[in-house]
This record gives sequence, structure tokens and C-alpha cells, in this order.
Amino acid sequence: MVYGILQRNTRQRAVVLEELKKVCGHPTAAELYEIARARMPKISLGTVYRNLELLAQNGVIQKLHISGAEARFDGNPDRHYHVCCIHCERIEDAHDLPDDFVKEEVRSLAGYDIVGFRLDFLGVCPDCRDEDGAGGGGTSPLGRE
Amino acid sequence: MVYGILQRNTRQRAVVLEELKKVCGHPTAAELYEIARARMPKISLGTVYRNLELLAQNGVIQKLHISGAEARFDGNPDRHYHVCCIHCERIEDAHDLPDDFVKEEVRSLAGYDIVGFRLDFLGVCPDCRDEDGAGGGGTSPLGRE
DNA sequence: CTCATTGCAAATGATTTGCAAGAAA
DNA sequence: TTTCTTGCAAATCATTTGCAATGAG
Repeated sequence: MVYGILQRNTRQRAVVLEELKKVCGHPTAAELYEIARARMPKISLGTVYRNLELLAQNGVIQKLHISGAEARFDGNPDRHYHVCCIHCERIEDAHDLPDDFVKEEVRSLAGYDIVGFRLDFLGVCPDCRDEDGAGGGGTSPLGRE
Repeated sequence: MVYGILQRNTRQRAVVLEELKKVCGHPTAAELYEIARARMPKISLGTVYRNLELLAQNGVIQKLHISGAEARFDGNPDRHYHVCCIHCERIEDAHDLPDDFVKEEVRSLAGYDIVGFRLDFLGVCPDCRDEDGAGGGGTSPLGRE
């Protein structure tokens, strides 16, 4: 289990990674810190941040900047997309996308070499839709944050 | 010039908006603060933040969360997409996109009502490509942050 | 006049960093 | 051993907020 720059396989690193992979959602560093503390009470928040950063840099996990403030982490390093609820900000994986849903010709723009794209869907999750009753008539237009 | 919640048309608000619309790029609040200070030396950073937030909430401008840390602002409120250089983090508008480049069937995912999506392209800008020489052989795979 | 808005400074929240002690290799 | 990592606390960075003074309508 050697990952590029990651030189030592510390107990803290292993715990952070294991717990992130175990968890179903996309936790923040602080959330992961709490989870990790259950197994390793003396682990520090700084260590959690450092390890998440290193793991992300090495492509072992992903760091997501979907909803404003805090970064969230995804134990799945493979390319996939997310759905974000505009009411409760929950983030889930977007399943069942056709894999060619973005057209090929969009690969070179304005003289850039396009190496990828970041795509997040914004929507209303089933829970929020039900709470709202009405059906979300007043939601903002497509593509707006 | 009345925009929804925006009740008073202050000189500070006008300066922030005018300068944002004038500028070509996608400045941060701090950058806009510096620009605004040239015209209005006593304007405060807090005021710039407050106005940008209000203008964005009213759909007069857009607040972008493209590259990690700071929010960036876009004087163009209409839906359009951005290209972000993975080396220098510069952000530019993506021109000449076919307008149906994301397929229709992606409008309902995992039980969500999809109201929109956020899409940013990642690439290497002409300047960085030239500096690098090599041609960026080692860039990360598609869709990775 | 009234109350939204400002300037200022202090507060907040997320993330980073310096440093001496600890532990992988 | 060597030096990468940790824990801790202080530092930093972006952004927000409280409050009295100001100014737009």
C-alpha cells in the first residue's frame, strides 16, 4: 500500500483513510475528525487535515469544493459526479449517467487544453421536496448558484 | 434601477457594481476592494463583501466558487460557463459552447428534482502551456480536481 | 424622519503552520 | 538512526458581524 509521495504508513493515516472509505456520505474534515476520534481519541484535527490533503494530492481520495464554505472529501477516487441539494446542501453521488452525456467537441475552448471538467448537479432532494410541500415553484433558474 | 431586496442605491453599491462590470476578469472581493478604493478611498472591505453578497442574491451578478479558497465574482448574471487553468488558477469565460451540449435525459437523478448544474472546465491556459514547454504530459485525469 | 447602509474593529470559522516529541522504515 | 509525522497551540485567511454614525428616500 504505497502511494506516491506518501512515505510512511502511520496509524493515523490508515484510520483517516479507512473511515472515509467506510462512511457513505461526503464528510468535512471536522466530521472525519470526530469519526476518527472514536477509534483514536488523541488524533488531532491538524493531522486529519494534513492526511486528507496528502491523500487527495496522491489521488487516493478526492477533495470536493461543492458547497461554498468547507471542503468535503470523497473516498472514491474515480471520476464520478455529484448531486447537491440546494436546500439542505447534502451531497450524493449521481448514479446512472450515460457516460457520453457531455459532447466531445467541448474539449478545446478559448485556446485552453481542456483536461477535464467539474460538474455538479443542483437539485432538491426527496426529503426537502416533501417538506416544502408546494413543489419548489420558486427555485432559481438553471445553472445559477 | 431597482433590484428586488436592494432598497437603497448607495454610492458604494454603485461603485462596486460598476467596477465589477467594467473589469474583464473574475475578481475576488479583496481585489474589487482595491479597485473600488481607487475611486472611493474610504470604502470598507466589509461594505464590498456586503454589496457583492446582496447583488449576487438579487441576480445582478454571480458569485463563483470555482477554485477552492476565495469566492470570485462575475459581473455577467447570465448563465455561462468558465474555464479554469489548473496551473495558474486563472478563470475565463468559456466561449462558443453548443447550447445543448449536456444531454436532456440528465434532468432527474437519484430522486432529485434537478434544477441546474454547475459546470467548470479545467485546462491549461496558453501561457502556462508555453511556460511548461513539455506539453503537460503529466496532468491529472479528466474530472479530477 | 426612518431605517437601510456604512466604516470600523472585533469575531468567527476553516484551514495552515511552527516546533519539539514520537514513530515508521 | 534518519526524517517523516504527530499533537498542540498559535497563526493565517476569507468572510461575517455588532454597533454607533451616516445618508438615501
